[in-house]
This record gives sequence, structure tokens and C-alpha cells, in this order.
Amino acid sequence: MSTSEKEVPEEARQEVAGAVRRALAKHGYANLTTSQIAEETEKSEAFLFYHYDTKDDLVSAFLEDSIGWLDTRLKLTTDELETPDERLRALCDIMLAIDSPRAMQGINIAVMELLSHAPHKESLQEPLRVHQDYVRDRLAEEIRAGVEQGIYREDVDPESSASFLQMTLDGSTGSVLSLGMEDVGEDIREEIHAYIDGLMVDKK
Amino acid sequence: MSTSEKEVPEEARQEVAGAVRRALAKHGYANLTTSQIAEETEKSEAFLFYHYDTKDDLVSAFLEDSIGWLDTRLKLTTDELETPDERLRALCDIMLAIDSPRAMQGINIAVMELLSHAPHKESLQEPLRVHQDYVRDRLAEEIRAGVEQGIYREDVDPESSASFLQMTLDGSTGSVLSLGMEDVGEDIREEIHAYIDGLMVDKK
DNA sequence: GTCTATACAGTGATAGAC
DNA sequence: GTCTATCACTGTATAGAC
Repeated sequence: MSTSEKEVPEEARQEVAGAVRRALAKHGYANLTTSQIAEETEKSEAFLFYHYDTKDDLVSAFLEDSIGWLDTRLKLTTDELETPDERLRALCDIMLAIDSPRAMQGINIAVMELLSHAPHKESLQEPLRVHQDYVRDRLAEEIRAGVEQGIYREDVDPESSASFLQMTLDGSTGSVLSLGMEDVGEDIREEIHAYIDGLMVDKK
Repeated sequence: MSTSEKEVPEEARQEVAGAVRRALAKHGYANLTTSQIAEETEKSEAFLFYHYDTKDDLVSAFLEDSIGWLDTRLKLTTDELETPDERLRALCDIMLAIDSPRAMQGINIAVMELLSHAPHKESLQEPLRVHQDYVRDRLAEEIRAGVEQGIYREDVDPESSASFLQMTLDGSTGSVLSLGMEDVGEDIREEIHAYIDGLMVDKK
């Protein structure tokens, strides 16, 4: 981390993170340039390099901001739900970016893209791992609560099921959103909810 | 497609496709340069531009070659299996790149990476869609056969289940392989096979 | 057909004025 | 702190020799 976090004022951080998000949405990571990021700002390109040392740092700033954003969004939604089952399904819906604001979709796609480039870019790995772990832990948390409350079967392993759900959600973001198959989205959602149904104790 | 396919001799196609695959595995798509591709060849950089018009065409050549490669590999494996259920599970294992040759893992990761950049690169979309459709159709085919033979439940929708499986396989490639969580791979495999178990008619 | 050499257009990052 | 101007460098693609 070439840019120490304390140095950058909150206002600039917000502006940069948003600009990177919009630039990523428009141009993708592979062709992302600092001048494109600057275009999404009211400021100039030099503004970016005054606050951050390198282009990598700009992307990292976006990633950290996204995790915070996601955190807030997930808390907001699940706080007003009663049962673990409702919360688990709501979490999946959010990650599927169904009925979500534009920014959420942008974040999901961008994270997916960065994820696929992580093997070749060390600086991306740690923040992405934090992001992935955070989501999986939230899923596992609700599944575990569901098991304890007798909603899900005793033999359900919260960790494995959470990983499985996350893979599917990631994959969905990757191919459904990326290739623009919007119509498949609803199908996938139903399949995911069917999978969750399968976790529940048989109600006869 | 700026480079007509007929023009390029088979020998050159093979050499280029392999070089792109190795270069992609080493450096990733975002930082891929034509000189890196040339380094994976016995030839020079100009050799590439003699046979192909643009860098994009080089990547497309790799994609088309990969689909052919995958096709052969899938046929080879499934041909020697008896039941749709065995074949479906074998297909999933291959896509998970478990016990697969290096080249297969490289292809999976590369396809994943290209997939995530597809929204921003029109030239990638069609070959990738072909690839995705091909895999999903193979999965759906076996599921449909399984339903017809009474192995899977009557109410299983082959298309939806195939999509769901594919999302999970893609997601697995994306995060498991990309972030280097090799140990999670076996867990995911078990969950996928458990999902397939869930498609089967209850044996009581 | 393949090479070496190079043209030409960006790109990330900096300098110095304000 | 933010700008304009600019630099050093890399990357794609081409020219011309062989």
C-alpha cells in the first residue's frame, strides 16, 4: 500500500471511489486509464495523483469503499427482517443485484472483473479476499442461525452451503450480468431459492 | 471479425492459440501485450501481425481454439460413461478443473477473465456466448436424458438446472481458482454432487 | 513468410505556476 | 490543493529487407 490511508481527506476519497466505479462500469478494468477516471471527476487528472501515489491505489480505494458500501446495504436490508431464512434470501437477492440500485450492479460487476484479474495483481488480492470472506460469513451466519432455530436441517453445514451459494451468486454476476442475459436472472433466482428450500426441514 | 478464418494456416493457428493461452495464464488479460504473446512463440511479434490483423483477433483465435479443445475433452470423457448421471457428474468435475491437465485450468481461468471483460469488448461477446451455450447445452442434455430415464425427478427443468450448475461452476472457477483457495475446491465439488443428488428421484 | 527497425498514439506520472 | 504542460515510456501496428 503505497498510499497511507490517513492522508486522504474523506471528501476526496468519496469522489475518487465514485469516479473509479463509474469509469470501471464504462470501460472495464482491462482498458481503464487514469484520464478516464479523471473524466468522471470534476477535477483534473493531476488531482488523482496528488491524493494517491499510483493508479493501483485508486482502484484499491474503490474496492475498500465498495466493501463499506456493501456492508451498509446488507445491514440495512437484513435489520428489518425477522427470521434467518428471510434474511438469507434477502442477502442472495441483493448479491444478485435484483431490484438493486445501479451502483450495486456496478460494484458487483467491477468486483467480479477485479476478482478474475487478482491472480496477476497482488495488490488486489487482500481487499478482494476481505470482500469475499465478508459476504460468505454473512451467509454462513444466517444459515447457522437457521439450523439452530430448527428452520434448516441438522445436517446442513453452514460453511459449505454458504460457499456454494456464494459461488453461484458470483457465477451469476459473471455470466448473467456480463453477457447481458437479463432474462435468465429470474430463473437463477428461483433455482437459488429452491436450493435454500432444500436446506429446510421437510414440512409434511 | 477483421481476420478471415480461412487465411490462417492450421499450423500458425495452433501456435498462436497456445501462445495466447500461456501468455494469458502468466500475465492475465488486463496487462496482456502482443510482445508477451510473441515470447511464448518461437517466432517474432511481426509473425503474429502477419497472420492476424489486430491483437483482438489473436485473443479471438485463442477462444475459438479453446472451444474446440473443450469439445474434444468433454466428448472423450463422457463417451466412456454409461448413464446420464455419471456423465453429468463427470462434466461438472471437468469444468471444476479437478484432476484436469494444466491447459484446462488455464482455459477455464482465461475464459472467466475474458467473460468479465466481455461487456466492454464487443469482439469477445459472440465467441464467449457460443462457449457458454455449448457448456450449458451439454449439461442440459444429460439432465434431460436423466429425467427421461427416470433417474431424475419429473419436475426437474433441465434448462434451469443446467444454468444453475453452470453459474456455480463459473463462480467456482472465478473465486476458488482466482484467489487460490484450492482447499475449498473439494467442498464445492461435494456440494455440487449433493445438488445433483437432490435432482434424483427419492430412493426409499 | 519471417525478420529487424521504427513510426505513432497513448499512458502513468511529475514539474512548476497559481 | 488544483491546474496546465510535459516527459519518459510502453504498446500496437507497419515498412522494408531478406
